[in-house]
Formats: sequence, C-alpha cells, structure tokens
Amino acid sequence: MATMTIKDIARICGVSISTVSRAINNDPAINEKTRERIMQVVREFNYIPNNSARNLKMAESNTVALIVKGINNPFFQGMFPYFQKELVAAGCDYFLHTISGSADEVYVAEEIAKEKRLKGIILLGGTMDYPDVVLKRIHVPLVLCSVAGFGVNDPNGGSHVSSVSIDDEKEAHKVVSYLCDRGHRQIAMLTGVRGDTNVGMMRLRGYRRALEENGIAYDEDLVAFMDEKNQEYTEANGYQMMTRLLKGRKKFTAVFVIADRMAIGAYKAIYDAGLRIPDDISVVGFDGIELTRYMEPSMTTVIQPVQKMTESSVRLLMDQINGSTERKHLLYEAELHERDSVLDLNAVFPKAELLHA
Amino acid sequence: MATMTIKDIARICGVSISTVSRAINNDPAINEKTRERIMQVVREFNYIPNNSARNLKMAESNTVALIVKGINNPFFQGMFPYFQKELVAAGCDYFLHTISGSADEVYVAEEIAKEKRLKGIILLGGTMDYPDVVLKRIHVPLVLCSVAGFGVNDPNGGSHVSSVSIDDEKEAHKVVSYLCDRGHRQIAMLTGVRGDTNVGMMRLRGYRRALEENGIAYDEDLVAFMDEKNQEYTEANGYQMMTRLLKGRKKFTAVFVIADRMAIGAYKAIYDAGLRIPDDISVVGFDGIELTRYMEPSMTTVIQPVQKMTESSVRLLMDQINGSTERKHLLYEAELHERDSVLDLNAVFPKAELLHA
DNA sequence: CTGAAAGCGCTTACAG
DNA sequence: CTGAAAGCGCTTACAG
Repeated sequence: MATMTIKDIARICGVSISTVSRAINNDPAINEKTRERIMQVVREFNYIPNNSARNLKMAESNTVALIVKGINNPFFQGMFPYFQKELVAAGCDYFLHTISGSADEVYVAEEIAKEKRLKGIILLGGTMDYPDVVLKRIHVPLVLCSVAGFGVNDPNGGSHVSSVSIDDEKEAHKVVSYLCDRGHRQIAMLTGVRGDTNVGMMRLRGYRRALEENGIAYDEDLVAFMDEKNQEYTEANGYQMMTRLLKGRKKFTAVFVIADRMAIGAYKAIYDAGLRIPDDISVVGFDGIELTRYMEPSMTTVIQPVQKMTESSVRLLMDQINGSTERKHLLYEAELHERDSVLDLNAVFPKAELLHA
Repeated sequence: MATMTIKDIARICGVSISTVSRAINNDPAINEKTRERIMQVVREFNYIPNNSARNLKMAESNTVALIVKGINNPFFQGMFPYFQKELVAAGCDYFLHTISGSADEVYVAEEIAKEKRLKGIILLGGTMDYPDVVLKRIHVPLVLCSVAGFGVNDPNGGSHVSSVSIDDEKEAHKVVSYLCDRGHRQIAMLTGVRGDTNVGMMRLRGYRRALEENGIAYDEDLVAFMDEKNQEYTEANGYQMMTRLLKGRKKFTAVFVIADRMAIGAYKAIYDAGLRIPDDISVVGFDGIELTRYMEPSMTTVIQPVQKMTESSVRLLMDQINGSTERKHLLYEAELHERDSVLDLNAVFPKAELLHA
C-alpha cells in the first residue's frame, strides 16, 4: 500500500476526517476516549500527516527558520546549540536550512516563508549587499545575524530588518594594536580578496588604522589577499597565502589572520618553513572557534560573543513577531583572547625597546 | 499587500491560472509570446510559487533528500561537495536536511518523503539499529551511507535498503597491525562508550584482534571509553580521554583514536603533558578529514574513500529509483595514510629489535 | 463533542 | 495553444 492519508485513518476509525485532525492536533474540543482510539490507529499504521497539506491550509505556523549560508563554517556551527536553546526558550519550533554560498538568500527566504508559513527568519552568515527594496520582499520578520557588511553598501539599509554583528573594523584594530603594544612593527595580514567590500575590507581597514596610529607605514607586500577563484576561508587557503608571504622578501614578526581556519593553515605553513610559533612568528586568528584551543601553541584569537549574538538575534526576532516596528542594529564587542601564539617582544628585548624610545 | 498567488498573476496578465502555471513550469505547450509576457509580470512582482501547494499536487518530484545526522562532523562535511556533484550528474534536484543526534531518522525520512514527494533518500551518518520492519515504513528508495552498525543488530537488516560503508573492524585491525609492525607493543585506544554496539565496538574488536595476532595481551587500562553522558566525537572529549590515559599508571608508546577530531584533542593532551609526537607517543586517527594534514606533525590517519562512497550511494539510489529490486551492501576499503605522527621503533632501536627476536 | 463543507495554492488531464 | 474543473491532503469556521 502506498501511503496513508487522514481519510484512511478516518475510515478505519469510523469517524470523520475532522475528528482525526482534531485528535492529531490535540484539539481540546475532542472526547478523550475518541482521541485515544484514533491515536492508537495512527500509531498502529504509522500514519504521518502530510506537511505540505498542513502548511498549505494553516494560516500561520509557529515555526522560525534559521537559514545558514556557509554550513562549513565552524564558527556558525558553534552557534547552533545557542540558537537552539534560545529558540526553544522562546517557544518556537525551528529548523535549520543550509544554503550554498552562491544561493540568493532573499529568494530562498521568501520561498521558505511561503512554503512553511513561517513566523520569522534568522539569516546567519553570508554577505548582504541587497538594497532595502529587495529586503522588503521578505514578508516575515527577519533578523540578520553575523551577516557581513550589512548596511555598508546601502546607507538606508536596515529599515526593514534588524541585525546583530560585531564591529569588524574595530576588532581588527584591536588585534593589530595589541601586536604593536607587544613590540611588533612588521605585521603581516591574511585577508579576503582584493577589493572585498565586506569583512575583508573592514578588517583590513582596522589593520591599517592601527598601523597608522603606531607610526608604521602600510606595506602591501605584507598583506596576502585571497585568490579570486577560490574565495574560501579554509586551512588550504591560509596555508597557501602564508607560504606566499613567507617566501616574499619582506620580513615580519607577526601575522593577523582574518579567520581561525585560515590561521590553522598558516600555522602549518610556518612550521613547514622551519619556523616556530610564537618565537619566530606570532599569530592571531579571528572568530574564536573551539579548535583554536587545541592548536599547539594554543591560538590567540578574537572570540566573537556567540551567546550574546544568538540571544539578541532571537530577542529581536521575537520583538518583530510581537508587533514591534522598531528595527535595531546591534554591534557587540568581541574579546581578544590571549593564549600562547603571540610573543611579547618587549619582554624579549626590554633594553632594546628602551633604546628605541 | 500580503503575498502573491498564481491567481493574482493570472488576473494581472488576463489569462487563466492554468496558463500561468504552464509559463512558470516551462510547459512546451504554451505560446512563447504569452510565456514571456507572464514571466515579465512574475519578475516584476517577484512572484514565488508556493511549494507546499506544488508538492501537494504533484505526483512525484525530481528531488532527492540527503538527510544528515550529525552536521558537526567534518567528515560528513567533506562529503557534501561529492554528493552535490553526483546528484547533479544524476539529474536530480536535491537538498540537505540536517537532523539532531537524538532525532528519529526513520520518522523524519518518511515525513519529508511525504511532504516533498521525494524520489529517494540518502541517509548519511547516525546509527541504524532499526529492525527491518521499521525500515520498511519508508516508502521511497533509500540508501544508507556511512551509517554505523547497519545490519549488525538485525541479521535480516537490509532487505529493503542498500548501504555503503567501510569495514570498521578491518580498518581498525589495519591500524593496530601497522603500529605493531612499527615495533609498538603498548598501544592505547580512545574509543566510544563502553558497551557501544556500533563503530566503537567494531573498531575495538579490530584493535583486539590485531593485538592478539601479535601476541599482545589486551589490557583494558589502555583503553579509554567515552563518557556515557557526553557521547561526542569532539576535540574536548579526545583531550579529556587522552589526559586520563596519560595519568594512568600504564605506559604506552602509541595510541589509536577512533575519530580525527578526538585525535586532535589527544595531540593537545600529549603536548600539555610535556611529551612529543611521535617521539614519545605515536598517534593514528580515523576518518581522513582535511584538518589532519594541517596538524603538527601532520597526522597519520585512515582516510575513508569518500569519493567512492558518495558515488556508489548515488548510483545505488538511482538503481532503486529506476526500478531495480536488488539491494546491495557495499563495503569499501579505506586507506591508512602515513604521515608524520607515528614513530618507527624498529628504526630507532634496530639492534634491540634483533635481540628481541 | 462531531461532521459536512469550504478552501489553502497549486498541477494536470480533458475539452475545445 | 488556452481555459474550466477536479483534486492533492489537510484545517477550521459553522452548524448541530
């Protein structure tokens, strides 16, 4: 036999399909005995309601979609348990929907919203270069979490959505200032593609500002841009970019890498070049993924405030769902977590430093 | 305005909804001019069809679902690009659906199959302790890929599904034999929970058989079982288990870890204990995730034949979809990939070895 | 507490 | 090539 419908169950139980529907959906207006009898049959025949029919008919579900662009990103993976906790606490059903890096998130969001009668959407990751008019197409409450460059390209961006992220420029500035404070003056960087308009640009900007403030000239030979053809924040890319820098003619004592996974690749490139971390080269990553703790030496990195970000995303979404017309754009402070991958040159050459001054 | 339906488009274009439907679905039986005029309006108003209605009406979709249990597993993540390639090559639409470790995969599979009128399902990961009768509930072609312990608990398991995996017992045996060949005789193991009936058990069995063949007594003090309360193949667990072993009174020169991520944690535990890899302790991982290349030293591990496994999974699914009633259970050979985390004790103590003999 | 009926938004024979 | 109509499998007022 193919697959059961509510009609089959109704026939078997000798009741109407309305009654079966009520039994399944725990409608209070049903006789408990009837309900039990029906549920017995439901179990016996392993009847599963067709969600397409259900979604089609229902006015609104209680479901929120978490749409993730870039499922391979361990930073996002680290957020899932927090989202789960918050969404459940908010009393929502939710599901995770992953989309590829090339997918059109606005289209997908609207498509799923229709299909599932969503109550709201949290979009995690990706970049958001869409003008406001495009964003407006999404007819359900929407929150952008950790979406790179949101609002950057559209000064009016965000009048229809809320967003939560960190201040990339500021955090990069923090990292490089920290390195300067530790006596580093030749500081390399592994960043995104040349001409990046999102994270790469913001973090590069922070890097440059910190250098400037410390009286260090910007030297493009110390910046490795990502290959246009392979725009992934992977170990392989980090390895390859770091190797390129190491083979360059410019010396440096530290490197700031804009993603932890790339920094792991950079670690290996440094080791393969016969150098030590941090003795020869100091490394600072970005994101704060779990793995960085397990590197040798454990990696100093910028830990994004995952808990705050997820909490706020859910809260802002709930506010919208509950009718608030206010849209907020929250920027959280990340934490530069000191571990063992940065050498304090002041401690190594205290005398020399004094002479310099 | 809320959200557009096919009716709105029909009204705007002055045609029937049938015609709009045909335009959208590229029905050949439509006037090209009419089609273009309709599509113009569709684009202008950003009309998106409701998939629930579509799924409800359509007899069968062209879609295959890839249901993944354990999205955090980087081994599975490494498979996605291959699945994508194969599924596209097979001419299928597909989507990734992630479920939590505690979800009932059979229920979810059947639910989605109904909702989306799936053509078939590939289930990736998880364990499959379901008896055949439960599996039979899934009314669409089903292939189990890398599903632990499939058929182990049910001698008749598999008469309704096909499966693709590796021989866990054999691969573990391979690893431990390799270590013995390299002169190791005190070999520890980091495995799953005590009483595991799936991967953990199979790999432990292979470990024991290899020891036995090499005349080495099994010593449970050298085996770290995973905590019942925290059954995850994570770095944190590997770190904690390795630390426990290192603090034990038994000495060992090598450790076999049943998952790469755990092995990364083990690396760190070894370093934190002030020991070196492989000089003091040799490490072998399992799975062959990309990251192992970037560890220092690069990790010797068992690389699962991802490409073959994904290819075969898709092929077996297609066979079923095309009417084949044959069900196959393929076991592929993995590759013990030698890198730098194992010391050859024979090379270090060649004389001693000879004296031993 | 239960049932008959309408209808969610589509697709697809069928007729023209 | 196009339209009217049936129907996918449910939920939910409405009436009783």
